[in-house]
Amino acid sequence: MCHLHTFKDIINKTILNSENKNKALELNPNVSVDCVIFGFDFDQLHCLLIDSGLSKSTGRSRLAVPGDLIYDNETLDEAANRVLKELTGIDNIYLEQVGAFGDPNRMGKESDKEWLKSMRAEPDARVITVAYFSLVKMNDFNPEASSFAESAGWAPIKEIDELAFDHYEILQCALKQLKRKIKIQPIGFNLLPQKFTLSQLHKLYESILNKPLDKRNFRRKILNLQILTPLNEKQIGVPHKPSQLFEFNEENYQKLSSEGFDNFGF
Amino acid sequence: MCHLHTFKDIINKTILNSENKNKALELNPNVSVDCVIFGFDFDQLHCLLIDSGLSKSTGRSRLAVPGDLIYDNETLDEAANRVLKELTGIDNIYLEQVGAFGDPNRMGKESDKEWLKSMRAEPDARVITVAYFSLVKMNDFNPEASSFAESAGWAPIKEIDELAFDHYEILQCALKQLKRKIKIQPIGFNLLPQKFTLSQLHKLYESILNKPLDKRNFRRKILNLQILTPLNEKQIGVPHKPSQLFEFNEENYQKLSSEGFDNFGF
DNA sequence: CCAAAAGTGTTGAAGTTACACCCATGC
DNA sequence: GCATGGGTGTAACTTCAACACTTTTGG
Repeated sequence: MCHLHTFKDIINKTILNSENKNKALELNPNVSVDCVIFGFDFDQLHCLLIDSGLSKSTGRSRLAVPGDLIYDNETLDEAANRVLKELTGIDNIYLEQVGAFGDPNRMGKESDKEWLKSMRAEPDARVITVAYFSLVKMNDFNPEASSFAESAGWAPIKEIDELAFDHYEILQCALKQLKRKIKIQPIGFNLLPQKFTLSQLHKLYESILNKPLDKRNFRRKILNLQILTPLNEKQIGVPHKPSQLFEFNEENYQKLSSEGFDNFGF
Repeated sequence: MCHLHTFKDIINKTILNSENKNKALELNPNVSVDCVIFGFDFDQLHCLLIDSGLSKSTGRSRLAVPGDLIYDNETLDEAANRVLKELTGIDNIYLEQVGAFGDPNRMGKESDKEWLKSMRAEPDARVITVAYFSLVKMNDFNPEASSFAESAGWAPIKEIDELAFDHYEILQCALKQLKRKIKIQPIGFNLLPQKFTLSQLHKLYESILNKPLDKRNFRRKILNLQILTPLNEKQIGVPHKPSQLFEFNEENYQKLSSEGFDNFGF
């Protein structure tokens, strides 16, 4: 799995951040946001997780989805964007709300309580969290090179089987929503670099939908939508026939979606 | 439109309700649930609204979707069910979360503030609301005959153009989700009596999707799903050829959905 | 007998699936 | 020259949309 070893409290970091110092008193103790951040390495779908360090009670490491309590003067979307910006340094990340999770016992595990005590002013408060999923170009955030080198990392979705709090459930809901959405809107482009090949896009769809898709049919469907612009460029340095590169054509997509398109038909 | 005249504070009613007296101190000031309740009268889709009475500042009546702050020891789903039960007296209503709405200014209109002051212990608290939509058989709740005779009523969806707080936006989101969902799961049966005709179901789909559907194609598709049981009964007393009555067949539906059906294809 | 809604089949068009071989490159 | 992934077309099948007339009842 990914390399996540020691614990850094990104929430404290936030509060101490000078820009936010005047907001610190307005943290709402009852509402948080959690962001499931997806990334794609041309092979598998990944999720960005943070590490709480070893739990004293279980001796095991607790991984979680990044999140924070909200400030009373920001919207939920703003709070989610803030969490993303603080962790990855990236603005304008694709973001979509998944829903609210509010089981009173969602933070009830012993190892979770330890963690909460170390990072929350009111660790016993009832917290409802609003979950988001976001899509980032994986190269835009390399945890190894950031200040979160040891507390955040990309984990392949398939290898995640347990998370802190109710985050495993949240991840599954986010994944379900991504699967649904990818079929009716070309949001997958947010996971790829600006220039990409049809094979990369193909693989991305297979990874998200978790099933093989026929190569020729996939290409035909995507190209028929006319939302890809072929570039006068090919892959270089690959040990096989170099592939045509494409760009996502936002203009055509806007035209298409205003005409009422809503289905890729996979 | 529907008949909604005077104001009754269903929230106060809740707090004073003996069963809940011991919970009253645990009302969470920052999180509420709001329920968009849909009903169908065989002609149009309706929504159950409550009336705040006339606003002093605008002189206009403010209609809203029913809702309440949550208790710290209940889940969000439980809170939504509580609101539904208190208003309609019905248990086991079909319920689905729409999402969280948390703009800090969502309760900012003057006329809304008046109302809040009359019903909330902390009228100025930042409140995030979790919206739900629910489907009820319209005959199961007749506001005229209930204790909410004058403060709650069914309004045709098409005639609603303004609501208190951000409830109009919430209604539109709920409606969008209902449209999406009705195409892939037969939840429409929750809006009809146990015995119904294909024409009624047809009209229901047209009302929700807000477009005409071909009669023959509709019947074929629905019948092909084999989730309807034809009864040995017909309509009586109608001034035209009486229609065959059907029941929803839950057993077949379960079988079908476990086999992975997910599309009505409208 | 008239008005009103129920009920019923076919056809052409569109879309979907399944499938196999040659091509360009680096080594 | 060989291994690797890139790129291409067609035929069978399924699904969908469009469309008009006869039937049964109450009044």
